[in-house]
Amino acid sequence: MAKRSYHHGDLRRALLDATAEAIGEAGPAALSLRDLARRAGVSHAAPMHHFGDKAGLLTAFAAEGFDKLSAELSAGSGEFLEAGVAYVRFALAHRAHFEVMFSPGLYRAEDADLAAARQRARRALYEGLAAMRARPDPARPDPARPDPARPDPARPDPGRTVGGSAGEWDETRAAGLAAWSVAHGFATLWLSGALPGTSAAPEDAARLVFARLRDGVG
Amino acid sequence: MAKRSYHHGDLRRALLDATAEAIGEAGPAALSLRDLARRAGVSHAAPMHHFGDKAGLLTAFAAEGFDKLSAELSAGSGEFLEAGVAYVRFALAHRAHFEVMFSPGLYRAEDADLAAARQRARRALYEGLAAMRARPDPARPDPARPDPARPDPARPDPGRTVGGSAGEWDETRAAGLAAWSVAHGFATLWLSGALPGTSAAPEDAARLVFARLRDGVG
DNA sequence: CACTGTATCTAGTCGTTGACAAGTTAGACG
DNA sequence: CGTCTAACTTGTCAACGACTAGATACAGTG
Repeated sequence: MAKRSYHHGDLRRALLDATAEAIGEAGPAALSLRDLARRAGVSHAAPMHHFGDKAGLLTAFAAEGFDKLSAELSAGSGEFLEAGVAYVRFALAHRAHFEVMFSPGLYRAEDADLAAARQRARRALYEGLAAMRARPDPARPDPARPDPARPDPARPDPGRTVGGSAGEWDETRAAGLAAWSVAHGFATLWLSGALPGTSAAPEDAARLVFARLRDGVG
Repeated sequence: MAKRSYHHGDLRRALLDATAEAIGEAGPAALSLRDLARRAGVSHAAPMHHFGDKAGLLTAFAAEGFDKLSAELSAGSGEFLEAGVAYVRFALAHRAHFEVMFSPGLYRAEDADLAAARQRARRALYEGLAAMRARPDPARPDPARPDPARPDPARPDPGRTVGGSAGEWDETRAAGLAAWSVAHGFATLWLSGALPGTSAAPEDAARLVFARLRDGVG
């Protein structure tokens, strides 16, 4: 606590917080361990004791991000559209974490703690996405099916395997991946400033985009 | 051409090529101007003459990427699903360009040449995506509409404005953004290695994912 | 309280990098 | 042939990541 003492108290925590702050100001590329040390008021080599090297710091930072994401997804309603919005909200609110999490070149992707955190986040994510098939939005009328006897070839039954590898590319999985792709793509494009002239609130825009995925654009 | 002469011949081109190579090996974060100079066989300060600084090099590199993307999108069939696949194919085939293009912190986003190239790419992209409404895939049976008199409230007519700002968030735009988000998100997730155990070919997987968007997942 | 072990942090150093300044060379043009 | 200019080199500096060795504070143990 007391910054003047030889021991910082919780330097590890302070460095992770400083990391988020520094990345938020100038992006991950401009991140400097020595700058973090200055922010925390310690010597330039202090960070290395806790994280080994820069990649170690970012590995811990990414793991923290995956845990934050898990928490925010689990706190949601579990409804499909809201799960996607929560994903986008996380990316915007924790931009620094989000950017590092999906830049594996910056950290050690094979780290055990990180892999576990990522696994937890993926589980939480797919729980929210699985809801899109099991329980459709009750406010939305059931889409008319053409004919049960002659099913639409473009919409096979869930569970039907499409790809070559057995069981890998069933329709549920493809739908989940599509949902994740929309959420991730929208968040990434928004963060990168690639969307021109979008003055609307990102969450509202995201909701419209997710509705397109739910109902189809064809 | 002759590497032994004082003048390189086309150092600018050689440096851009070396940039793609270096980023392909170790990622954008590890890129070093001095390493590029070594690859091109010139002195360590030679690159700065052509690009000013590191951001200048990456600005030119990103602009080159947007032009490549425009070319590949324009060469496609113009059909919705194939446009998305082309986008993914570009991201995987020109990974270095793609990563830099959507990391605005690495270059000068306000550069005039770059902005023009990005604009061209966006135009080419939206041309491919606009096809999804104008001419649906002829191989796909028309989806049954519930009742023309009582239209599905979740699928308003194209052109209807949803957001607050007038004309900004009509349905066509939302659908285009959804398509771009899917393509971009899928490519990004694939490149970041976030998709576990996907041994299938990325283009085939992308096709399945785009089909989910076209038909809806609800 | 004194002793000791250990985690935490400091201080110093090395090779590398991005950026800048000043000088040198090659090629074009009159 | 002379001059001008773009292209490139050499030299330098501060900052960075990484490493080493040493100093300091804290927790037990007796």
